[in-house]
Amino acid sequence: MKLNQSFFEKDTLIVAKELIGKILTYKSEKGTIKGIINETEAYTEEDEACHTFGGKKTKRNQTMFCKGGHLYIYFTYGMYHCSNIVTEKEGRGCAVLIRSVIPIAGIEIMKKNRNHKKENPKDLSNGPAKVCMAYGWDKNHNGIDTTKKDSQIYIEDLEYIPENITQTQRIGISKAKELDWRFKCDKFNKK
DNA sequence: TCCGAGATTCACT
DNA sequence: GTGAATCTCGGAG
Repeated sequence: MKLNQSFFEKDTLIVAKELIGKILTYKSEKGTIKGIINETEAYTEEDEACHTFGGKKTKRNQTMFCKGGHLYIYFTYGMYHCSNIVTEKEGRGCAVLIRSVIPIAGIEIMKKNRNHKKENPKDLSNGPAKVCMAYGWDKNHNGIDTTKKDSQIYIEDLEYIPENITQTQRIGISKAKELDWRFKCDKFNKK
């Protein structure tokens, strides 16, 4: 089942937690890529580490102010992209960062996108920049509405049940590190 | 196996 | 001009 807009319009922390175990799907020209989301991070306007801290709107972060369910891809460290799903209502600059997915379909495409540097599926997409590389996303995919009927990118619920979600501090940032807004799960049970 | 440094482009100040 | 929600590789232990 494809997730609709109302799923993403809830509180960012709730969405971040509920996204664990959902399937990130991309119907590319090369084929369909699917992965179980197993690590996320929440970012809100009130969060100092967030691009939209204080509700400031810029050219870069304008996608985060869109309606829930939009894809926000941003460029960082001169070489990498990270992917987020916009949450809450239009005008609120909140999003959930996809930190990691477990590949379940289109693994060959993902390997190709990663230049066959890693052959182990577990290493294909276990990091925010790696997820973008494996899916072949860049800033051209920024602002896509994943809840649209004919969207090539969407999130669906294939009823993978997370066994134990752990909530920890975020990493890779310099501000507001003390917030336990990172959700992770290593084991899933198929319903 | 672990840790430190380099890579390298964009947006904001 | 500066620093960023990161990854990878190479060298040391």
